[in-house]
Amino acid sequence: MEQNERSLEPRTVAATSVRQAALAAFARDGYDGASVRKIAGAAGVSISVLYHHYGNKQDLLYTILRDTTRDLVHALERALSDAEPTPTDRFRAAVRSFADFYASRSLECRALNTEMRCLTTENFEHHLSERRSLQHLFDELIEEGCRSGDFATADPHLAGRLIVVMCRDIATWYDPKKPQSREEVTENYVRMALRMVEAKSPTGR
Amino acid sequence: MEQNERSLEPRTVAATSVRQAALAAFARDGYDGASVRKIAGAAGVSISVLYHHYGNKQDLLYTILRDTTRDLVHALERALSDAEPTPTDRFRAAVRSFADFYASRSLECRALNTEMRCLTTENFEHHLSERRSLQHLFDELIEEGCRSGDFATADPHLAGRLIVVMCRDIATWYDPKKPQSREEVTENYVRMALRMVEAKSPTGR
DNA sequence: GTCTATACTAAGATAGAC
DNA sequence: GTCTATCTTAGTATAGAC
Repeated sequence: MEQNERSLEPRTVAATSVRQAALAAFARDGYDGASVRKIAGAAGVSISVLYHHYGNKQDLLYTILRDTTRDLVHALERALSDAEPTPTDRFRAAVRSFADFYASRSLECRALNTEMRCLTTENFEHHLSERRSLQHLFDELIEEGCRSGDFATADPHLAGRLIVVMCRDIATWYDPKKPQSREEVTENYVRMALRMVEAKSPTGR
Repeated sequence: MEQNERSLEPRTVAATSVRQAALAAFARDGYDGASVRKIAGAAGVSISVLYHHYGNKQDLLYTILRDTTRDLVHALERALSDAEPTPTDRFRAAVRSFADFYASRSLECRALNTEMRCLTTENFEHHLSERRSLQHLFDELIEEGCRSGDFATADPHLAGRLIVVMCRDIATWYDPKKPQSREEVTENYVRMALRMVEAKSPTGR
């Protein structure tokens, strides 16, 4: 928790493999269902090595979820700053980036979706506020479109919530190994999102 | 597993309070995060009493999820058989019933959403097939509407999946104690679902 | 059908040598 | 920085008396 920014990435191969093994275990068995012993075993290191790199099991979860959230926010910010400044384009860029993140990093996002509640109170609150500001961002984008007349939905808040929810769901089923391309998936989601806000000219002007 | 139909409902007050306490614990802490000790404590009975009524912890989860799924399916069947036989009416009735179930029994549905994976292989497979047939039912209703020309969506399968996903999500936030009425929530979801399948005359023919 | 007591296992975490 | 050995707690589940 007192780590500086530079220490966000694991620096040794042992730390990296522990982290990957923990992620796989959390995503598959859940935080409480995964054991430190098995994580160490899967990573090919002893329990001592695990505890050398991460203070405890909770640290491992916290680190993974924190970095995932950070990357998600960064991806969204980048997408928005690259987008044309019209409401429709900004909205489309946000949904595309959001959906793509849940597909491209489905394992981490699956953990994010389901294991957030296993964070200690303080870590949990922090994550909840990140989540709320992400939701708020989508709500704002939609309201912006409603004000400008590009969107016509009568319930921007519901649309915002449901768009976030449906993107999160991608992590539960998307398998990078399967044929369906990420671009195809995300474009379908963008189309559906535009429909949900009742965009006037879905093709974008 | 060999219980007959009549034994689906717990018959003693002890069994009932154990079941309620287990449900609350599973929904709050997850299956692996909840302990038999605490469940028994919350139910106000000893561990022995718990084990007298339920063979083990897994039984408790299985029973809760099985009964919830059974009720969900029954509610849906009833809604469909009561609906006018037009595609739009049938679809609307299904979404309304589905959404309403996730709101009215949010605690059980929360457990259903997140703790399914903690079922043993056999129980899990059974639940998965129930889930798939529910999904299939929605897909069918949408395709029916597309064939009749009532719906215009180009991707019925995506719409079906997302409608199911968004209804499931209700269980994660709906609080029966809060002011927003269930009818209001479900009607909003029905409206959104009609938009997602691109229903021609959302007001119903 | 409920109690007390306890068996047994696995969990998270640490100590201290090298 | 890694190892072996171990501490401590908590978990699920059972035995056997009443």
